[in-house]
Amino acid sequence: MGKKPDLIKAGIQLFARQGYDGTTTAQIAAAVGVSEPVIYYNFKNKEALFVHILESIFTEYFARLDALEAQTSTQFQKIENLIGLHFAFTTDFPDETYIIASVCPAKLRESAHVCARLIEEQRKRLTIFISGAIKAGIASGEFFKVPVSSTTGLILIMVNGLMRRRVTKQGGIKGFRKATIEFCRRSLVRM
Amino acid sequence: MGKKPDLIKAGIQLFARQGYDGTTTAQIAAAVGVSEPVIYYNFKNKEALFVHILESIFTEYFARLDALEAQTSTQFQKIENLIGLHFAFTTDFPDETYIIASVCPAKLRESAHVCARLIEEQRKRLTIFISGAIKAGIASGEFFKVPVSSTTGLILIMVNGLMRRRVTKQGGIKGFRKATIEFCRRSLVRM
Amino acid sequence: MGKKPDLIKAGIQLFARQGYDGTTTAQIAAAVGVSEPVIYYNFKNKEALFVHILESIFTEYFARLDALEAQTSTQFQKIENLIGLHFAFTTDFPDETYIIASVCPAKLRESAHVCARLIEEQRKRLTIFISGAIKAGIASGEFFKVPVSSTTGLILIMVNGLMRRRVTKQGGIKGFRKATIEFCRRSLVRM
Amino acid sequence: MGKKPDLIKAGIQLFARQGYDGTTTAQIAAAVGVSEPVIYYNFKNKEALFVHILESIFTEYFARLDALEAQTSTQFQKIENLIGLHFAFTTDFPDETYIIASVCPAKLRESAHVCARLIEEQRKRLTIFISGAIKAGIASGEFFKVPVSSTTGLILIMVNGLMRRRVTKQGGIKGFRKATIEFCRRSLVRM
DNA sequence: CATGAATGAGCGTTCATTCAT
DNA sequence: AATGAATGAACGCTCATTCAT
Repeated sequence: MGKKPDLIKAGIQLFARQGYDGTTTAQIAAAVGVSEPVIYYNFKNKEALFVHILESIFTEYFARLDALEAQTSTQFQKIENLIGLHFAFTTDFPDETYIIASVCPAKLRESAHVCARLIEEQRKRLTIFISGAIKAGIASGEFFKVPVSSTTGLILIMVNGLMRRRVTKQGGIKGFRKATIEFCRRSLVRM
Repeated sequence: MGKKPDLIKAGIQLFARQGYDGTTTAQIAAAVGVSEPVIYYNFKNKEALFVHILESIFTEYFARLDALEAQTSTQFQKIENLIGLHFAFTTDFPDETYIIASVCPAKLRESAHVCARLIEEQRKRLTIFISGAIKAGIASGEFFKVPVSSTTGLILIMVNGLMRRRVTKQGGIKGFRKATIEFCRRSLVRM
Repeated sequence: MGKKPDLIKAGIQLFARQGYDGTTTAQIAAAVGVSEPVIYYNFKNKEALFVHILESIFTEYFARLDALEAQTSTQFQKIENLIGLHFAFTTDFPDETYIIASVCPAKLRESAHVCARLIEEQRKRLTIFISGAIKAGIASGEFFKVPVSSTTGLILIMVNGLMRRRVTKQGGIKGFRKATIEFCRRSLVRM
Repeated sequence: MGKKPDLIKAGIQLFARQGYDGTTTAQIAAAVGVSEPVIYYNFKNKEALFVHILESIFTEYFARLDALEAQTSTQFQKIENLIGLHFAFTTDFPDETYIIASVCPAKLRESAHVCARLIEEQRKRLTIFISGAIKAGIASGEFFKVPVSSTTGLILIMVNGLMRRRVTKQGGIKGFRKATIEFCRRSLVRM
């Protein structure tokens, strides 16, 4: 049945822990218990393995993002859901989250590359989602009259920052999630 | 009088653009217009050059942080100053900011290493600064009764996120700074 | 009935175009539309496939050479026939001709190897054929008194050169054949 | 002073004996008694070393060809000089001759490549030289009315064939040279 | 101070070949 | 008779680092 899934799993762990450049194909093969050429039997090269991993993580991530787009009673519910989603994703896939948030090396970030496009797509989707909610919230009087673009950027930064945190078992993630949501609520929602 | 400053300058530019692993000693030497051994005359090795850069950036950064500790009329003024500091630092030293926020590779992050200690020190100082302000603000009735640790963590994430942003000329940094401060003010300060 | 003939056909094309070292077993298998192990089911290894090809080409080549040995009215007729044979062979089997003339790699040319023996046999047969004709032609007064060994060597070189030429559609092969024969005739035959 | 000349010398020997693909960078380094990276300190890569060798051989070869272009009393003298040149070159630089005549591998022969251009330039120069002499010889009545293009092609093949011969100490090169020249003279020159 | 020249170690990758199924 | 999956061995090449000059 092939070692492809094992290679992906090992790749995720190692890339997350050591970065792209810091991880060798020999390490990946050793982690799976096979010889190096097995990687090249399943993927074109090291970069292709990384891209495959990145793509499959973003596929799952985007799927969750899509599942969010449904109707909500309030606009802040959307923001809340978005923050909740990122906490959940970080908890469910800690290594994966860290990879899409932090690992992609400079050389794979050149604008033409898949990596750059995926990251850009994430940024665009989040921007649309957040700024949509903010605009609607302002229009309906649910939100304060905050500057849309800057506030969107700030929430984007927060959300990305949440993903970049290595998951720390310490300190109660639940409490952190709630605090984050309430922090934003007070900032956005008129009472 | 030696090429040390040039090496540091070139190192900052290249490390910021290409990452640590993605930057070769040959590139650094070429950028300065000298031969590679010049690097080893001035630094023990590539890692030492990187560490030197990191340390000098953090020296400047910590100096600014220290200059902040002075008395302020309100607690939120402290938070505001902190956010202002990071916007200023990012504007004044874009490459340097990106380096301390994003470049340090996994292998230099092992807990015993200077890099890890510097990053940890930054985290600690910021945590003390932020949580101090929050606690005092709550005690004095200036702030809402927010959970101290979680809120501190969130502001830490925001501040780090601001540093990780590649400086984007677009969109008015001033407006962004103001929006960030107001966002936090509404969340923290009782009116 | 097996894919052996297909493998041979594909091998001939690829070896002729890319050389022995430049052709991979994967390419050969892909050209036939089978998996690589099929090669090893039909041949001991890559070298055996190449040797098989070489042998079968030389079998055809030697057969034509044997068919030439019949009586001719003049000695030059023999030379003419020999040249004609090589033009015909090149036209009929362009890839095959190029392989036996140019492809055999250095490592298969060590004297003990089949390849070396086949090439040596070709050289010997041609030498015997040509020098026989020259000697007889001189003896009968049909030819000038040319030095036998050197002239044989030269005609050998010409004949080999003809085979090494990649078949060029351009320029009329017929005219070239005739010119070659006449060139030799004027050099050899007393009028 | 660097090992560049040694690398070139070793490269010539090894490429001539084992072909391009059959020669490893490790062998070249070992032949010189240095480590492999020395090759990459002096040349961009293996191919660049080969190209450098090819170019310098052709430089010498073309220089000799240019020295030939001077006036001669007869047209056949030109042909004779050309043949003489190739015998001399083969004797002076046996490995080099074999390299430019036989070693360039298929993958470096794609039309855009330096190798292809050098070989093509050789072909063109020789064609111009030979066909010029033949045309002039025919016009002046010195030569028979041979077909120019075909006869040029044939002499080209002969000359190339002479270069491709591995230098065989056996058999008297002097005699061979003379026989070759006389063979052509009888074919071309009216008496 | 600075460099030309060199190297050990390792990396990503390819390829002919094998073997269980 | 054929294949998916795997591997040992090697190859071209890069990089941080050293050392004699």
